[in-house]
Amino acid sequence: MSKPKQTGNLTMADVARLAGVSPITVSRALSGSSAVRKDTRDKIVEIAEKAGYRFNQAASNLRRQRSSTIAVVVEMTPTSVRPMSEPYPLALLGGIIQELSSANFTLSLSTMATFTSGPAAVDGIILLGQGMHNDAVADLERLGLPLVVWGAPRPGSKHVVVGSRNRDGGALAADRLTQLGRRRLVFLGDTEHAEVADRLEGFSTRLQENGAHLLGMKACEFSFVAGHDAMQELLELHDSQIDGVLAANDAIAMGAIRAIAEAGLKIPRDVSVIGFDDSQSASFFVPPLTTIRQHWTEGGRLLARKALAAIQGEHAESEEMPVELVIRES
Amino acid sequence: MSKPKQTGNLTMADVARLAGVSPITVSRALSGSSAVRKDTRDKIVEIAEKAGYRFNQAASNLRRQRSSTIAVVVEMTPTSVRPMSEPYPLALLGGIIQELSSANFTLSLSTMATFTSGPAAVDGIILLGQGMHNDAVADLERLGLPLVVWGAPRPGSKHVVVGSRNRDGGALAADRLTQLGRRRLVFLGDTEHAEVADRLEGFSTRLQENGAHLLGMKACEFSFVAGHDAMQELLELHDSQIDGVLAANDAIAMGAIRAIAEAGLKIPRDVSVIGFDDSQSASFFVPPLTTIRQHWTEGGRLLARKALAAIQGEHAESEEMPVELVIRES
DNA sequence: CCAGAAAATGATATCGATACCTTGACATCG
DNA sequence: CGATGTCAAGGTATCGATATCATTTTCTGG
Repeated sequence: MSKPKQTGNLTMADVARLAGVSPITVSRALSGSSAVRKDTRDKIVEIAEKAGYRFNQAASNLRRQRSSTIAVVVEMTPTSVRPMSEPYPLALLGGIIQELSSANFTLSLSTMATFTSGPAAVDGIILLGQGMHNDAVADLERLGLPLVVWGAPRPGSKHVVVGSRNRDGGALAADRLTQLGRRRLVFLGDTEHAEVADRLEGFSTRLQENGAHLLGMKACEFSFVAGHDAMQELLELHDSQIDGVLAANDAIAMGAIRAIAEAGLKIPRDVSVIGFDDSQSASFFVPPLTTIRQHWTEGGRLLARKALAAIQGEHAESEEMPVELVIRES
Repeated sequence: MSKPKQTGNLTMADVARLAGVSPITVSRALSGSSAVRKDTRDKIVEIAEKAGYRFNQAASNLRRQRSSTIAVVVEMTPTSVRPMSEPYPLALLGGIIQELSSANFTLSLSTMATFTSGPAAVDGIILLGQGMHNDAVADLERLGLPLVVWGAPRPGSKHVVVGSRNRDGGALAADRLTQLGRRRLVFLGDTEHAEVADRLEGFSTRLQENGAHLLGMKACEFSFVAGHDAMQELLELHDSQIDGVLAANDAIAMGAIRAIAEAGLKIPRDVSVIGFDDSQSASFFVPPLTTIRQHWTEGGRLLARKALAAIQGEHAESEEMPVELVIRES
């Protein structure tokens, strides 16, 4: 209101004049360089503050040939039928923001479509979801920027991958189900997704070790409806012999539970169902869903740290995060 | 692999040399200016492409004194107890991205904390959630940038607000509940949130018009547990006389339903419950939740369009989006 | 008290696109 | 046929921070 809109902002040169030093000293002082004596530094910082100096990121970017920005690319184009919210939760983004922010980096959010149509100037890329067949990854790798992917490590890929121990998740589910005495099990999820493939692999391997049997599986999308329909098919196919289910995520699991109930079976009396993710709604679904929890925020942090390291030219290794079995009543 | 990493990229000057024109002509040609003859323009574009020229956004930003970037600030700091995912869904972000991308703008995502600690250079701000007491808004307004807020319009605020017709939502719920014969109603939600306050206002006003009565209300957070506990209190307080509930969002509504069931009452026989948002889990909750749907993606689009307009110096008006009653079984 | 090392500061050029102001070429008109 | 107008294109300066190398000041020990 009363404050006049500044036509042109102060530059470091202006601050330098005010402080009686050279512009470069201002630059060093404001970036906290130890090459400037502490008292000079403090004086400059104070003067800059008082004068209302505002750092010009664009000029810095140009000179340093860096944008201090990381693109976070979400694999899917958001549409009404497949909102951007699935399957990666905002918590992952939250973790990334935390870490980038403390490194003074900025997060530029885009979808695969918007990013490849006009790749913004960024120093590195974090891809959430490697997609089917790794095609998204291939497109991004071509850009020659540091690339960190949330997903499942695949032999022969050059980029860094961070993800949950999906095999462990599958194995935990297998252990739980077999401990409950379940022996005729099925899996719901689309193994074109590398993460899902790993979950299945861990699941079926451990089942065999435990003397149980994977009756079958059915590919399906990450949704309640898809889970419901897939389960229905499997129930018919196997004449309701199924006594345990692992789903690739919680929505699928809930859909499956619905289908099982509709078939006249009781959960958990007749069939046990385990989901994946521990999403918000898992705990208050009826029945409360037993599921494999992923540590999203921590995963986001890790993604960001790896990306930053790669940008600094440091070597970054792929890494897998532990998962946890959350036992509820399904 | 076989492609050598370019040490320095080509500049417009390089392209100009190749094309036998001046740098400024290249600039104009590549930005599609009509001041360049079509054949020259095409030739330049082709040469640039062939030579592998890459536009330098930082230089452009510096010269034009604009970043072509909009900050999307989410109100709350993500923590483990309050993940960033609530209450604003990714669909809102998806809509924003779509619109920004087609205007060649970039989306810089941050939380209130990270943004105010190091405000990136942006041309405008979209704030998701005006927070309690509008304090977040006040902080951002101080920056003097175009500001568009998702929330509820408040008299006397200078910035543009886009949001759902929350009063209509409340009224729709009131109509539905009274049509069902409900007369003793309560509201669950924290009216410190302007949007929630509007929902309550629309609700109670319409109730009176319909000859029903707002028995009471209880402030609570946007979570299942909070909704459960709040409902429990209200049930005790009103000696289970309540026959209808409007909740400020779906999670609260589900918590309330749980509490009602625990009190030995049947839904929808004894009590009707309506949620808000039509979140993913609303449709497959048991019972499937009747709720007020918000059009998130469209809202995101609108937010972005308003912000872009404001940046162009055009006048932008606040606007409210229609909501819809989704009738299910609660 | 001074040589020499170390620390602090400065002058200058530069990153690459583009705004501003011209200039040149050609057409149109009285 | 000269004058005026229109369109296409170019020269130059500039946005503001900072790398590089040079220089001055401060400190240390003998």
